Amino acid sequence: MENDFLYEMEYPGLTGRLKRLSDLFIYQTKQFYRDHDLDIEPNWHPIFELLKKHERLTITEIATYLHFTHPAIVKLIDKMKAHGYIKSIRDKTDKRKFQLELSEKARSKMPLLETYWAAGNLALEQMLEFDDSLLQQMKVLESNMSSREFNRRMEDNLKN
Amino acid sequence: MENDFLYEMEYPGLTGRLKRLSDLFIYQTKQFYRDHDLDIEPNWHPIFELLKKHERLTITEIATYLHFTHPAIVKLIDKMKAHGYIKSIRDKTDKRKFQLELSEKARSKMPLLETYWAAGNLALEQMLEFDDSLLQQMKVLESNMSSREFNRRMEDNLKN
DNA sequence: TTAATTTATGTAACCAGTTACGTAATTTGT
DNA sequence: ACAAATTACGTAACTGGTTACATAAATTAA
Repeated sequence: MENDFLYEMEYPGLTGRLKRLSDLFIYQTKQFYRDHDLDIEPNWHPIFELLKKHERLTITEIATYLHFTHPAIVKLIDKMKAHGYIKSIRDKTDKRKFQLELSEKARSKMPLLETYWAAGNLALEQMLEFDDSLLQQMKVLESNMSSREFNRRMEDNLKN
Repeated sequence: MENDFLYEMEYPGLTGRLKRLSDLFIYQTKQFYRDHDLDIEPNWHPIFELLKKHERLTITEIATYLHFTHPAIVKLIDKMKAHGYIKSIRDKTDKRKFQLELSEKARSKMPLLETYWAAGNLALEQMLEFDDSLLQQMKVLESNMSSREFNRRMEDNLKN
């Protein structure tokens, strides 16, 4: 973190730092999985959780829950299928849809995977010193950003 | 922000949220530039600032300052050159290097660009309510993450 | 009932970054 | 002085997401 020019900058620095932080989490989580010979990837985790909770979902439903575009989910699910974690059943009443659910392999592996995910959750809480104010502040920022408040404010500020 | 599954998840949710927040900043900044017919991109901003401060730098120096890989900087600089913002002079004493500096066009446009960047900086400060505790907490998280503390803690937690 | 619209999925091309690799120029060690 | 190692840059192929477009199925409206 020494000699890091992004600290010297303000909002464009923050943008880069957010992405970098996200990348660091992904990178170290990947490493963690690799070290323990788990054939899963960090971005599959939300899908596991979603299908655990909802039993069966379509591509579009998953995309909506996770706020990704549907082509992104198509690719993810293809990969999870290739590893045998997803069972996909063509919908009887609407033949455009595929109902996706966790495979037997996925369900039997879940208890093991959950111990790793729990270790990750705890690690994060420890690093944040069990203080959720960062998450709270991010929430404020996120809801401002998602309503294009940032853009509006930039325009306003420019006029002065 | 309603119906957002990433809120229901803990650390893997945070990872996704960080990236999403970063993307929102980039997206709205791009829009802002487009609305004002500025032919620049958000990720050029740090390079402008860097070359303003340091006058002339090489590809590798820029990559080091910004913590990007050098191929990323090659591509960025190529694009900025194509738009006439960068002048590149082969180093006399070390012919592998190119000394990069802001072009005349860049220098004459800087005062204008800075008004837009200032509007952005202020917008961020407003959204954070002039409270830098988010940035402080990110700093803590970043320095923990960059020393692979997260990975170490996950391993420790797993053993219990 | 068919024509028009909408929805669900798939696919191709792109984007901004990465890793891996190649090559030319420089520096180091003997 | 020259062989070996290192450095600076370039390029290709990959990654994980996007937008734009195509197509098949379902729904709505005349």
